[in-house]
Order: sequence, then C-alpha cells, then structure tokens
Amino acid sequence: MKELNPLLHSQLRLAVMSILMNVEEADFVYLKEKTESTAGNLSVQLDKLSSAGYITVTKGFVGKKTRTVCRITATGRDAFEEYVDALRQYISL
Amino acid sequence: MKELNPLLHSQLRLAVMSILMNVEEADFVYLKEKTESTAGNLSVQLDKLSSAGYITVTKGFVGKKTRTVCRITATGRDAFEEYVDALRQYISL
DNA sequence: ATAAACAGGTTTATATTATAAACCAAATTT
DNA sequence: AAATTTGGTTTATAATATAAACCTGTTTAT
Repeated sequence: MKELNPLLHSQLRLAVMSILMNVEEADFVYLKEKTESTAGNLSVQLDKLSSAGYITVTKGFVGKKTRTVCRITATGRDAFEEYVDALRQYISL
Repeated sequence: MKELNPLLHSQLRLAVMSILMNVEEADFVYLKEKTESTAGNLSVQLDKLSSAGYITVTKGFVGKKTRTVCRITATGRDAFEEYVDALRQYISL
C-alpha cells in the first residue's frame, strides 16, 4: 500500500489544494470562507503548503487593504494527483 | 465541504478499514503485514476503531497460540462509505 | 480628533494524534 | 535451561492540528 503524503493528508490542507486545483487563484479571505476555517489555522497550513513548494503566496494591496493570493504550483499539482492516486488503493474505486 | 471523519482520516486506520471492507475477517498478524505497521501502532489503532464500534476484535487460540481476529461492523461499513463520499468533494473522483 | 470596532492576518500555546520504544507472557528452538 | 520468537499491550515521545491571543493598519462613530 502506497503512503499517503502526510502534507496533503490533512483536512484543511487538502481542502485548500482541492480549491486551488480548480481555480486560477484564491485569496486568503475566500479560502477562509470556503473552508470554514479560522484565520490562524489557515495561515499555518498555507505556510506549510508554501514551504513545501505546493503553492505560492503573494501579498499585495487592493486599495489600502492587504490581499494575500494563493496559487497552486506544478509541484503541487503533481503531489495532489499522486495523493489521489494513492488514495484509490484505500478506497478501491 | 463535508467534514472528514477524523477517526477514518488516518492512514493506518483507513488501511485497516479498507482491508476489512473487502474480507470477511482478518487477524492481527495479517493486518500488520498488509499495512506494514508496527505491532504497537496497530494495537492502538485497532482499539480506537473497536471503541468506536467500527470493528469487532475477538481473541482466541489456534492450537496454543493466541489469535486476534477483526471484522468490520455495519456501523463501520456505513462510516467508511460516508467517509469515501465526503472525500469525493475534495478530490472530485 | 479620538476612541471603538473591524479587516486581514500572524504568532504562540494547547490539545490531540500518531508512532515507536519498551515491555510482558507464553511458546518454541538451540 | 537459556535464548529466541510470537503475539501482542502499555507508555513515552514526537508531530499535528487547532484555537486563542495578539498585531498592524483602516474605517466608523462620537
């Protein structure tokens, strides 16, 4: 049985990656709403995904307000697909 | 996004449940080999699944040797199927 | 103009979880 | 009869997830 990438085998990180797989980019506020997570938790998990090179996180401004935008990387895509593939062994589809 | 049952969202417990979904029963030694886990870890996780009512664990003898046999329960089956269903939202199978 | 509330986060502390190490009793092998 | 193996359990530790507390700047109400 293949290993399930522990970085992706986490509800919140998986949710974030799942969203980013289907959308060009998503900002912090959007991800927070969609995943119904707390800001603190989301911040930590985004850091981890970013440190792993699975997503990019860019901070900018919209008017005077800060805006943190996330995108998935090619590495992230690959990792996600491999994770899904490994998962098939467990849930036999 | 549905919640991923934390009891099932664990590599080893998921592997055990996955095996038990496809087999009438499986003993400790078999599960340990198939999942490539340590005995201690397996023991703990079987307890958790058992406490949740997802599996039954029965200890018996084969000749003079102890044998611990596990089976999935109806509750366990339901929980597994619901977990898989929730997972679909995340990985769009 | 200033205090209070809010937006958008980050940092830190805590609770939970996963995992391996250490251990135990009985059986088997040397 | 000592050492090893089998089939586990218990306990200690490392890793993880999560929320609470906090920070910086902005907007709103007084």
